[in-house]
Amino acid sequence: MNLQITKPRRGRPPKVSRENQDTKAELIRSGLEQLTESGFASSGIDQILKKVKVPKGSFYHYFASKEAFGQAVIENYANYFANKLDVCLLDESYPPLTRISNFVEGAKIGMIRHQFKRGCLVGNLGQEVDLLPESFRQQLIDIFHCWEHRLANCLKAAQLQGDISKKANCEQLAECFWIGWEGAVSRAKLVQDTKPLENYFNHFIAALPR
Amino acid sequence: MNLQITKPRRGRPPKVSRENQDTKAELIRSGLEQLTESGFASSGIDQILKKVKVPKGSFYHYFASKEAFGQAVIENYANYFANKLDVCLLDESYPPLTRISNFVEGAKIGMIRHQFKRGCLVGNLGQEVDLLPESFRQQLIDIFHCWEHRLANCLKAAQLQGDISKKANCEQLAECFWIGWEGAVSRAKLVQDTKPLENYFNHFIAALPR
DNA sequence: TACATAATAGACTGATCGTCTAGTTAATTG
DNA sequence: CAATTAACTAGACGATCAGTCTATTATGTA
Repeated sequence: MNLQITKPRRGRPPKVSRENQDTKAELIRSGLEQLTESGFASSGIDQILKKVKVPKGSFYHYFASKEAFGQAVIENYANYFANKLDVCLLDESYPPLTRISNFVEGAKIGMIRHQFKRGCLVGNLGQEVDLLPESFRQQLIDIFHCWEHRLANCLKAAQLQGDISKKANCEQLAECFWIGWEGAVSRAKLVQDTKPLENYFNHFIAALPR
Repeated sequence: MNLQITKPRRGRPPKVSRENQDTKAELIRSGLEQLTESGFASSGIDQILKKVKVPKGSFYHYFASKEAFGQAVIENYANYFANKLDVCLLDESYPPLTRISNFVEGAKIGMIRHQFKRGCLVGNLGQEVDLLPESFRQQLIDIFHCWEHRLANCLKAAQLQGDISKKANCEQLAECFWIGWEGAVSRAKLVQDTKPLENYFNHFIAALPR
């Protein structure tokens, strides 16, 4: 599995050895951590670089600006999250509503693992969108639509199995779920407890039309 | 203990009577605008001062630090908001559930008036609480409790009138409302539309146990 | 071998940040 | 009046911000 025998790097070698050969991916990964904890405006490039011991010159070799970097980080997170959603919501070994519950359980575990310091990148940036380059707005809106679509499909599956009413508007329910979910994540961060996620989810499930 | 009478103070008298409320109150008002739009970390003192044309040197005469200033702004907002809630939720000329709807309508109008640039101060600061002085956390949690309490009372009134089930847990419902509400405000800011507030509220009302 | 290019390296710029101190202005008293 | 003291302010301070610049060292290609 470990084919590190890839081509030798071109260019000047790093002074300190890095774990990853792919500096750009390392920067995005580090940026994802930082932005998920601190948002965009409050995250300094220097700090992101420091964590992976990459000099500043390299940053502007790989990214045209902080804005371009931010977009790359968002895109990376969107892909990661969409995949996570698919893993949960398309898992046919569970009934549809249980799959949603599985997603919530995963989120709870994740927040505990990061000691409630990391929320949702999309929610964080959505909050500060007015301070950000305008290009971020549509990017974030599109991501929410993507999530809504995936959740709506899962709800429709529940509908087919008769777990929720045939008359339910699954798209609208999915939209409502994510709207409130961001509030729940934010609150969980604030009180440093998973209860808000739990309460919110239970309320959502109980409110589904049967 | 009380021997301050024996020695009459010389020099320019302190403005104990006025405490120069003008300048200080102006700073808090300007800070409220700024922090509601940009959060705490991204709000510069200079900009807040500039808007009310108070020189920079004066800031640290009125406030010990940016942290202390932030706390004053939060307190101010909490009072303002609690009062707004009381005006809506205690208005007995409407049935209880309609009072909640009135609050939501007011929020929608407010967001339109500020062109979706201002969200909820408590929600904003809750999002970035890990970057803030630790004292902010409990302050924000307490404010949410205050809101929960007020909303729970209104829901109980609805219960008495038979609008919702006697078995409903009003405290928990109220908690859920505010958890999701912050997400709805954030989303409304993002998409620059009141629909998220509307959808969220409709879903909440429809989900109440009857 | 020669040259172009990829990548690292980090000092540097100018702006802005929160904070602080040394000062000025004004009111009161001896 | 002059001394005293509080109210208030101007501007300096070091830190840090995003971003630029030049130099250096490696590989790829001709």
